[in-house]
Amino acid sequence: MLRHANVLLPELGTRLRHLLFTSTHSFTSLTCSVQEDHGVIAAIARGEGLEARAALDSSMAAQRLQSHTRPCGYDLVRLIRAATSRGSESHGLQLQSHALKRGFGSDVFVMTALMSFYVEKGSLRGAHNLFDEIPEPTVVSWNTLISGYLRFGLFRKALSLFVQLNKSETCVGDAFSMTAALAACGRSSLLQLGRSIHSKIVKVGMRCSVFISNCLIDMYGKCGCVQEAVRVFGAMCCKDTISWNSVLSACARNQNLEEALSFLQEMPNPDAISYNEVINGFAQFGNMEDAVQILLHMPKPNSSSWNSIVTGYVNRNRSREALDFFTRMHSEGMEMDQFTFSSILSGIGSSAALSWGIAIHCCTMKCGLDLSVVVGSALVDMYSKCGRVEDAESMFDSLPQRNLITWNAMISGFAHNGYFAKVVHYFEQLLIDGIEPDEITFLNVLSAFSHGGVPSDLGMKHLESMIDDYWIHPTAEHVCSIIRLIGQRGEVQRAGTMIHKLGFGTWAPVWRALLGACGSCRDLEIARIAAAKLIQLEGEGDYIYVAMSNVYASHGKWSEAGAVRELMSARGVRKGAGFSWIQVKNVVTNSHVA
DNA sequence: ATATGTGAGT
Repeated sequence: MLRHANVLLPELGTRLRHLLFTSTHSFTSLTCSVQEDHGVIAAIARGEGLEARAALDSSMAAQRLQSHTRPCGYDLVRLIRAATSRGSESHGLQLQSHALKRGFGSDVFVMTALMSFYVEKGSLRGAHNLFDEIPEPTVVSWNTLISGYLRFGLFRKALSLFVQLNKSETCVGDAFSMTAALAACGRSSLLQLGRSIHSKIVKVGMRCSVFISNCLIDMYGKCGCVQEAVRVFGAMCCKDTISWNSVLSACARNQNLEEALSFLQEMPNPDAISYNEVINGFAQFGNMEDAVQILLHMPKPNSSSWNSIVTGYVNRNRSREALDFFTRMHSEGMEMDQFTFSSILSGIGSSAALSWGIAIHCCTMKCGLDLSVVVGSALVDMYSKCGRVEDAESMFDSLPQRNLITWNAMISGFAHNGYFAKVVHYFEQLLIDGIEPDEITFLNVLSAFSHGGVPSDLGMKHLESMIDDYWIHPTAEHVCSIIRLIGQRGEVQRAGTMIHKLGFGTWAPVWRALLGACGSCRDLEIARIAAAKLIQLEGEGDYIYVAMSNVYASHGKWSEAGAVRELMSARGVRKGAGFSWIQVKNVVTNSHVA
């Protein structure tokens, strides 16, 4: 575009070009440059289309602003939009102060435009501050903020704002608000809220839009409700590719592979995403061989199609085949992107093959991808899984951008390697950075607590905050962690009560954790209860005998301990062999340890 | 004036 302008305007418009093509210029230079010949701008507009037309609009707007006639808010809006789309930060800030000086501080239109400027530069805080100052925000102001939070992964903020919007008397949510809220529900698995939004949509009569239906399908799919997703899909009068892909994804991700396949066959124009969804489903829940067959027979496989296969092998601990596919991908000329590297790195992490990891790290540097958020997070994860927490931390520090996954990888690295003080510190740092923790973050924090000699009430406080402040439903793993923590403090009674209170009475893993906790605090009564519960839930496992025998032994009840051991061998329950991962000359093998 | 919906990562 710059070259074009130079040809068109050899002698005129130097300042104009500066205006159009640089993002560092100030507001002053913009307002001065409106003296330039508008014919010149029009020439560019003819040659370059919309971008130049926007510049023309801005330029005329700037002219009007500068003149002493009464300024019009819409001109400011135009200029702010131009600054937003060019990413010109100083320019936007100057327009803001200009707006305030000229008395537009409570103009909804100008302020809303400024809000999206702040959202665009990633400052949700700034956008929210402006929002708070608007006397009567419109639904657009609300939506700008809600979708801003959504974009940056702050789902809970987005949703609480949405709830607030529905309570307000001055303003009512529209289709934009609904779709944004549905997306936030899906991404944080909040089925109840998602359902209530669905019923609100039906009540207001917004249902038939393709957009909304697609969001509903997606929400239900992400919340694990395939049937409801399929029902919404079936009720749609006109479906687009995204509707098909969403319903396909709902099936495939929830293990309904046959149904996903039949949707794929019925679908009028399946694209790469459609096939990739099915490949993913098979790679996750079905046969890897089927997944590979789909890849080899689909019309135009892309990097993502291959990535799904690599990921599939990695998740099944078939690192050898993952590496084979990884190299095959390269030799067949398929581009390796950030997801390729992150998948293969995660395979390396789980087999603790450090020298492979370093080799791949070098590859990512060659491709210029090592500092991307996705690859960077995978590198942090790989180094900490290979026991190189210091390397992981310096990787973490060197990243220009971090997201929740980066933080989780780092925190979990500290947690697994025994740096409990670091876990707590990084968790606090994450909150200061304005990132919303998810269930994995809390799992790491709780598990660090249970290993790090923290008072059990602090753990409980975090669990409560997770549930009440972040709307995260505790999983069995959270409950296990907190039970270990409470159990170590000798409060197994309290732990038992909590299992029921949180609704995990029929979950074997939590009773197992309780039984384990009884071992360390030597509570015979609760141990008997837990063991009985476990036998009732999942039959007689070797570890129940081992744990009971240990509890008896810790009480000096040697004859009972011996009896349990005897009972164990009499019933033919055998203790499985332990094993560890060892890397020999770059060949990954698992060698059994006696 | 908003720019919402399908894939990949811990």
